[in-house]
Amino acid sequence: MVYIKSKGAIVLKYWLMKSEPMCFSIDDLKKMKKSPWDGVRNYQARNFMRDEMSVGDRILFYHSNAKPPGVAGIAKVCSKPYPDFTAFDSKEQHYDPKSSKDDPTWMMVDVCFVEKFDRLVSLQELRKETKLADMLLLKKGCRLSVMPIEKKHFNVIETMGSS
DNA sequence: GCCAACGTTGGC
DNA sequence: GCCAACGTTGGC
Repeated sequence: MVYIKSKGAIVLKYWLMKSEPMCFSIDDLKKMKKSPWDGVRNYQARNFMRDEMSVGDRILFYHSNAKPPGVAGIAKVCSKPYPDFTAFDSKEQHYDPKSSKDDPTWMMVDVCFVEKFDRLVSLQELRKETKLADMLLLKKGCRLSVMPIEKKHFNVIETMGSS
């Protein structure tokens, strides 16, 4: 993906990020207002955060491994990428001895709460919506926890979540 | 709890 | 570089 510049301003990009609500939910983010998105240990997902996110980008907050799974609300990127410090701590669940402070393997951004949807937009509903048919999330076997999403798809889902 | 679909690791 | 074994994700 490439930064799209218009009159010198970086145009906002759109993302979908998965979290298990048992660990970290949209309600947790609402309470905290801002949180590091730590624990991502997949290179492709890391690369999106490290190389392609800009402050202000919009995020669909997806609840995975939930009953039902689906999009719960909206967040935004509110920091530049920086090292995921949880990788340095052997007591952390996502500790990774390969990653060092001098040469960090894992990078993350902070995310800020924007809104919780009036209602959860379930994966089942997303699959039924023909406008979303070519979404990356709905592709077979897509396990990416951080992925880009098209603006038009973002808007469709936002509409589904309000009312 | 099951299991398909991945991603990673490590022997060769 | 190949690929089998293993670990993880995440829907169901």
